[in-house]
Amino acid sequence: MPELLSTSLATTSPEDIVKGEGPYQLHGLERAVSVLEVLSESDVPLSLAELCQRMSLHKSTAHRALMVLERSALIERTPENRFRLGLKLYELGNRAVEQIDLRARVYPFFRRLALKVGETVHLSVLQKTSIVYLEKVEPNRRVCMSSKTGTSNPVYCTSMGKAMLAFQTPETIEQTISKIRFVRYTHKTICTREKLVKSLERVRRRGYAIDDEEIELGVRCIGAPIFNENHWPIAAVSVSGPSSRITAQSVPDIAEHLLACCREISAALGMRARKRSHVTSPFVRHYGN
Amino acid sequence: MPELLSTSLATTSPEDIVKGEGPYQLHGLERAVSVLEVLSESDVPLSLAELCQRMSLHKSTAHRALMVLERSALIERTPENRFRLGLKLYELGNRAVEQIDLRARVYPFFRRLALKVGETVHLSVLQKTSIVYLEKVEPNRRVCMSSKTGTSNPVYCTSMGKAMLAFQTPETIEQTISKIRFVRYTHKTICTREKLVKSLERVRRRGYAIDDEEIELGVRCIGAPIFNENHWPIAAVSVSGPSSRITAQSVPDIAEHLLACCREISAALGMRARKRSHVTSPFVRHYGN
DNA sequence: TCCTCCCGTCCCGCATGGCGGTACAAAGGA
DNA sequence: TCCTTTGTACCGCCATGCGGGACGGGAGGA
Repeated sequence: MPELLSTSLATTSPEDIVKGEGPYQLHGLERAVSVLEVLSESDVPLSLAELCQRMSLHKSTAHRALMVLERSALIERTPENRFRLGLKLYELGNRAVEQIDLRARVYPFFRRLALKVGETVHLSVLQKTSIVYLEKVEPNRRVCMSSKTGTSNPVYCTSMGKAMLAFQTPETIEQTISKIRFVRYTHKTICTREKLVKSLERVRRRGYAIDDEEIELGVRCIGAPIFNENHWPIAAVSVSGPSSRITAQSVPDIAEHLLACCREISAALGMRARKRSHVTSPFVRHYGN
Repeated sequence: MPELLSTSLATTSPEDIVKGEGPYQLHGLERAVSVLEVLSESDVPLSLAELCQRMSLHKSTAHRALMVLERSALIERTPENRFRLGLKLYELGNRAVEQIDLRARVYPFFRRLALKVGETVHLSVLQKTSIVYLEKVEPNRRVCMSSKTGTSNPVYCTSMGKAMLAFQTPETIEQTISKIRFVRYTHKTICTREKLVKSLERVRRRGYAIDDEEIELGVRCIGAPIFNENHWPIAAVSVSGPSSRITAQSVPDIAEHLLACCREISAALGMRARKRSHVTSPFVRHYGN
């Protein structure tokens, strides 16, 4: 039985970061982030020389950046002087999702949905032109976490991506789409701006999005957004499964469950518009003190 | 029933990063890392002004840094112009542990140990003067992942920290200890360099370390290191439980199981000394392509 | 409604940080 | 053994990014 998850493709989407864009520039920092990305894409630790080559950097520049990054524990070096991502990133990353704290709040609804529809359910948020997976529940397993949460996929070929994008403001949609670099994953992948815009219209009409084998053949997903009170799509939930089970006939039924779940979640999050400076953000959980 | 985990205390240890140390300086980058840390420590998103205040930075400097960090998705801003950690960190962080890939390899042994001793078992690695939790198994639950993995604790008051530290080279030990800033968590916390050194000697003699309510009253832990072939302690495993169950009588028995487990793991990792450039590091799992 | 305060954004000139050329050391292969 | 390759260290010059400050807009208060 094949892995039925759209997460099984791409991991990082470096196109999210457009270097040199915007008036504010800090070359050192941007270079450092690039280093992190290059290291992230590599499956083996890289030496100074290899990094220089891949990034076309001068030795001393790269060396300096590496030393600082290492001091900050954002990268670490192996005994043979190669570099890989550091565990401080793990710490910071976990802190990041704790701060958002969608996972814990959403989980109960989530689990119920997975049992009801009998398919894998995902939670994700939008990040530039990608979606980042926060949670996954499989109906048959007891275990909640998958090793693949934390990865990302492009916005234009996932149901959750389209679901979130569709309900942004027109300007935001415009901006986001203009940054997308379309890549064809299957023959069904949406590869032009026009088709994507059309697709988003359909999403708005229906209230949910479909990924019809657009990122992986044999996998269909149905995704719907979670809104905060200002009707801002802050996250999305999807149901994914093999095309044999998620068919034209079954979609409306599944979508109904999905939409009900998303409405419940949106309501449960009960987000009030924040008022003044020291009010705790409803996104943020207090913990630890 | 109280939370019996030493992970329930401190999260980030900012003392790990000693600013301005070392000859290589990239102020912009170091400032950026500090921003990430300040954001990490805050439970609510911070405004530009608040950040300036906490870091005693000038408005424009902080503003510039924030813009670049936001472009890189290392931070994100809320609709009300406050900043929090970005999900790119989550992505990178997950990638970091995937690259180390200790978790997956260690898990089976791990699980067995938890069942045998009937207590919570942790896996962690050393990072400067902290340990970072990678995995946790509780004997009674089916679920493997805890929400608290990814957090860290000081090296000097955890069994795993002492276990890993004790088997470093004398110079490394010296260096690490010199960077520690001792904080008293309980009346049993080791708070001086001398006591720590003594404690480490005992660890070396016994092969395992004990945290005797040094970070939280009522909690005892026994920790032992995992070695690679060069006898380098790359990680540690611990058994933790209430002081009522982990007593002077039961410690040797538990420690025996623990040490056996660690030996198994060390052997199973089967790390050969790497030889040349393009050999895949045994630490690193190939995946995705 | 106006005024006031505060906060985020933007601009600009100066000096300093950090770029990159280079030299050196160390390790490994031939 | 030499020679290549890779990491570390130093240094002078120039562009970069720092910080002062101006501007605009939003939120309260009177």
